[in-house]
Amino acid sequence: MNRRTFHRAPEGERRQELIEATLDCISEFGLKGATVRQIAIRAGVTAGLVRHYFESKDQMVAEAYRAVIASLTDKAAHVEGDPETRLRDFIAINLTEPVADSRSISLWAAFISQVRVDPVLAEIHRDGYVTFRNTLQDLLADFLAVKNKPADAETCRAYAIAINGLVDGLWIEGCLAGDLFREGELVAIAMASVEALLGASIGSDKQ
Amino acid sequence: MNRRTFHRAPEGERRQELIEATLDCISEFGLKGATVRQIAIRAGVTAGLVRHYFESKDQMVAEAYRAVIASLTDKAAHVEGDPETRLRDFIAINLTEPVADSRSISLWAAFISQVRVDPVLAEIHRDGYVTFRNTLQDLLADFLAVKNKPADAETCRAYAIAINGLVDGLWIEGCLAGDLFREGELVAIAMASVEALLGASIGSDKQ
DNA sequence: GCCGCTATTGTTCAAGCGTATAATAATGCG
DNA sequence: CGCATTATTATACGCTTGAACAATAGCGGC
Repeated sequence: MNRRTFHRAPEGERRQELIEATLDCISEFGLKGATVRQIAIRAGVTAGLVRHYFESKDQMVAEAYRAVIASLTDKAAHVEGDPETRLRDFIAINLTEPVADSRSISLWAAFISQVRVDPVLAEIHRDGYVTFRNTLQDLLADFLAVKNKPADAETCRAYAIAINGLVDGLWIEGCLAGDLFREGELVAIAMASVEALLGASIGSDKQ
Repeated sequence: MNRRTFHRAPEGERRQELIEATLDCISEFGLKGATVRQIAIRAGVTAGLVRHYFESKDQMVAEAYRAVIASLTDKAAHVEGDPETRLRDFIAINLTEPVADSRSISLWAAFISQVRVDPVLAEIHRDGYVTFRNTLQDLLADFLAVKNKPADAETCRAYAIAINGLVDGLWIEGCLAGDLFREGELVAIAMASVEALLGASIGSDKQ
C-alpha cells in the first residue's frame, strides 16, 4: 500500500501546530465541530497523531484554552511607561485587534460555556480572571497615586471591578458587532468613560 | 413486549418542556453534551418525540436560544415608573438573579460561540442585542431629559454603548465569579459608576 | 551507509450521534 | 361505548466520534 510521505516536525513545533489547529476549528465550527479528524486535517497530519502528543482530546483542548487566555491577557499585562500611559495602552490594547475580534470571542465563549462542565477549564479560567483583574488593580493604584487621589485598597478594588467590567463589556460589543461602531469609537468611549469614572484625565486626547 | 404507559401533554406544553430540557442539558453538559437522547431523558420522554415537535434538533436549539434571549431581556425591558426609577431598576435587574447566575452565562456563552457558525443563531443574536441597546438608549434619553442634560441622539448613543458595556461586563463578572463579590456589591458599583458616567444622581442610595 | 528510535500513518473498533419509521397507547368525539 | 386521531414509544439505520494499535517512514548517531 502507498503510504504518504511526511516530515518529522522539530521539537515542540507539531504540538503548537495542533493547538493552533484546534483553535482554528473551534472558532470556525464550534466546540462540537472541532473533532480530532478535523483538527488533524487543519494541522496537515492524520488523526492518529493527536494521541501521540496528547493523552486525550480533552487534554489538548485544555491546553488550547490556556493558549487563548494567554493571547487575550499577555499583551495588556506587559504595558510599559508611566502609569497614565500604561492605563491608556491597557484599554486600547483590549479594544483593538488582535485582542478584539470575532475569532477571539468565539473561542472565549466556547470555553466559558464549558467552565461549569469541566473543572479543569474552570481552574484555568479562574486563574486568568484573577490575574487580569489584579493587573488592572495595580495599574489603577499607581495611576491614582500619581494623580494624588485616594488609592486605598478598597477604592482600587471597586474601580478595578468597574473598569474591568466596562472593558470586558465593550470588548464583547466590539467583537460581536464591530460593524455597528465607527473606527476607534469604542476606544474613545472607553477612554472618556474611564476618565469620568476616575474623575481624572488619562490624556486620551494625546494620541 | 411491554410498552411504557404515558400521558399526552396539553397543547404546547410538551414543546415548552423540551425547550427547557434542552437548556438544562446545555447548561449542565455543554452544547455537545446536549444530545437528543439526553434532552429527552431530561424531559421525561423518549428521543423519538423530539422530531414530532421539531423539524430537526437544530431547529429546537434555535428556539431554545430565543427563549434564553427572552429570559435575559424581558424583565429589564419592562421596567416601570419615572425615568430615574426605571434606570435604577434596569441596572439592578440585570445584575441580580435570575438574570445574573452561572446557568445564564453558560447558556449565553454556548450560543455566542455558535454565532459565527450558524447564521440562524447570528440573526437571533443580532435582534436581541439591538433591541436591548435601544431599550437602554431610550431609557437614557428620558432620564437625561428629566435631568435637563443634553440628550441629543449622538450623546445618548455614546452613553448607551458605555453603560451597556458596563452592565454586560459586570453581569459576566457576577455570573462567572459571584463568590468574589459581597452581597449587592456589583449593583452598588454599577450604580455609582453610572452616576459618574452621566454626571447625575440616579438616587442609588434610596433603596 | 546502516541501524535503532520514534514520529507519523492508516486501519479498526465500540459507542454514541441525529434521524426515520412502524407499532401502539391515550384521548376526544359521535 | 367504539372508533378515528395522533402523541408517544420502541427499534433500527447509516454515519461520525474518540481512541487503540500495528505498520512504517524519516532521521540522528555511529
